[in-house]
Amino acid sequence: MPQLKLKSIPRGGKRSLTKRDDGPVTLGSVALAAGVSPSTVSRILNGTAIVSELKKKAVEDAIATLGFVPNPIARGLAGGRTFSIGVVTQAIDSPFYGAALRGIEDELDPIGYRALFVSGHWNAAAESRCIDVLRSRRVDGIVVLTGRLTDQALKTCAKTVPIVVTGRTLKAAGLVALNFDNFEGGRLATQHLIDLGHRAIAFISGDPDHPDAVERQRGYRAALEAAGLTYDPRLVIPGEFHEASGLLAVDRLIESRQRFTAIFAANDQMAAGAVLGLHRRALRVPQDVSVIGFDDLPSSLYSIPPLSTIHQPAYELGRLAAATMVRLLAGEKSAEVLPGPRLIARESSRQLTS
Amino acid sequence: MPQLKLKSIPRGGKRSLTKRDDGPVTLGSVALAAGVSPSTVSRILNGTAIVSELKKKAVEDAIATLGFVPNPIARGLAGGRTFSIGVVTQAIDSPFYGAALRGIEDELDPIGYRALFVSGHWNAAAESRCIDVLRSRRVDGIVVLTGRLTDQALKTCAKTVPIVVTGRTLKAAGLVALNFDNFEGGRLATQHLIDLGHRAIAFISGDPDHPDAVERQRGYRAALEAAGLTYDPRLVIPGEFHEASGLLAVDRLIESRQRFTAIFAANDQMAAGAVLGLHRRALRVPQDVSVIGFDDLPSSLYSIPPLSTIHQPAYELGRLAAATMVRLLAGEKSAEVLPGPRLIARESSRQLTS
DNA sequence: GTATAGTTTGAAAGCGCTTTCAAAGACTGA
DNA sequence: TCAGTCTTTGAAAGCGCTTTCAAACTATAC
Repeated sequence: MPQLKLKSIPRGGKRSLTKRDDGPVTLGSVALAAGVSPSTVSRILNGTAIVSELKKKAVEDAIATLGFVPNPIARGLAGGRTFSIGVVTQAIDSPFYGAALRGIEDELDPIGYRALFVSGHWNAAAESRCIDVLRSRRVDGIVVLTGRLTDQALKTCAKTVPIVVTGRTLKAAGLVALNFDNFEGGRLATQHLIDLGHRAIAFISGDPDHPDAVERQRGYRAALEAAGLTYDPRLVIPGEFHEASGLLAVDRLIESRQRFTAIFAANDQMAAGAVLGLHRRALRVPQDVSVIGFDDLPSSLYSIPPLSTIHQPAYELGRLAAATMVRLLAGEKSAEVLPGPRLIARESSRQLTS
Repeated sequence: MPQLKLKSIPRGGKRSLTKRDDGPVTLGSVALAAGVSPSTVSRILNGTAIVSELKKKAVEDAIATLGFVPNPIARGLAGGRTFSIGVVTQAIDSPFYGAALRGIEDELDPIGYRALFVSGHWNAAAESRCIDVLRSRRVDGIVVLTGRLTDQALKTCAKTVPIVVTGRTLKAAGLVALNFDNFEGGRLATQHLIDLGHRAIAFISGDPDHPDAVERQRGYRAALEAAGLTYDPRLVIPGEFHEASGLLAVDRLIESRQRFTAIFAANDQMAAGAVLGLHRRALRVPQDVSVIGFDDLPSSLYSIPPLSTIHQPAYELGRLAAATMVRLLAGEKSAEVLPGPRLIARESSRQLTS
């Protein structure tokens, strides 16, 4: 029957010896091969309109045989969507956020999105620049892992690009915050030590500019008070979330001659430093001092002794943040909730015997 | 008169009070403001041609007052350069490669390039897909951190996009390899143990598919033989570069009833696992067994005891790889060379006393 | 003063895709 | 059968920039 439209299909198949470029396969060549217009191909690709089964089939075949892959750059320019989402992390090599990044990547990869990681270095100005960079790259959305940006800055930003932020609780249009219960985590850690009979529990705090740090400290204090123990500021040593500061904190603690039988460090890295500090003073963990950390870094399972800690689901946090972003982009609302803090009692804490 | 082509130029100039969008400031608006053509602006931006000082000044002023920032997406489409370079890493959250990623980021950031990280998961097929993804994103170049791709695959790939690869020694057009001397590192570690009087030195190897692993093992063997010690395969336990395998290796070693006074683990993570394994068997490090690792992870400085190891300049490696890539893109040749292996003797190894 | 060789500059054609707009068909109901 | 209503489809206009090509000048030389 009338085989209309026998448009001269460029034989893509048995490409002859002529060195004619197979040149990048573009949407245009697919259209040509399938005997439809570029618009139709685009519509099928994006599902932006309904297309007859017949043409759909033809186009899909053409795509398959030509091995066409849409050019994200062109899509970005024309459509405004780049299928990439920006991630503002604080340090690309942070052991804690590393897991979150992997979670993000794992979630995004299968659906064809890419993550563009940039580091804010715990510095509001840098984070701000990061966001500008990401915006200039036309990312479809931005995930901010904690950071120092003010809530207000974030909200303003969310007006122009969807944002998912961790470590906050604010709410706004185009913005969803995912918060881990650091307070409860801090409480749990302290309670664990109290349950083991400890009464003099030192706390190595994190950077006070860091909301997580203050929450964890609040938890520490709450647990103490709930147990009828008085909160003693002299047992609280400021740290900076890295090993060196944990080590230093122990030195200061010991030099201050405060009596203590246990230490709660606001993260595992400081706990590691603290354990080393104790070791240097010939104090054994847990025989002489119990130590508990926070985060449950992968390496904490293999430290000497394996560190008791509060598990923070960094990987899941990443996945959840990414999934939430995707849902945001799709216009779906969702109030996903993170698993709560979980105590992981290992060998760095033990019953007080004395 | 035949008023040909008096295209209605959208008056962008004196935008009145009407809330007409100032819309994204584009190269076009800069041109308009400066009273020159878009081509001229582009030329100034890219330095692709010489432009009179007068216009240059006008354009620069316009750029400044309008706060114009070129759109990388459009640049990518039009010019073929996206100012982003792809990085195939193996695991975004690897403690070792993390430092390298930061190095890459630090090097690229100031010159306006972005890194697009994708994970290959130590799997040639996945790496191959990563490269496709990066190519479809039109990255200007690709940095491959070690990985499992065959040299041939890499060479082929380098024909279409500049590549910098670490952990190899091959050479080809558009491809430069940066290699760290793992052999010498392995030798150094082993020699250190020998110097301390150890004769029975076990080796926990890495994944044999991993070139670094076999080089380190070669170094181990070479040092042994140079010292007149016989290489005993029973003292070589296969590992997989993670803590758990180090732990397991120690178990196997002890159960095999082989006598040994020192362990050289092919990376710090396995060394950490090994130390824990020894600890579990009540063997003290370094009193009973000396242990040395490889990589010098940041956390190794704070392990108990602080781990002796071979320093690998991961951060510098990242910077160098990025710098090399930038130079490659600029058409400059350069044979940068990485600092050599360096022994870091800490507290996990000591003189054999017996 | 004209011809010749350089320079600087702008117009216009894309890059590969999306999206608007209107034309072409396919149905309805009268 | 014909106007009226939907639906499917293609033409064409961009998205913001780069780059080619040729026009318009400016210098230099005869």
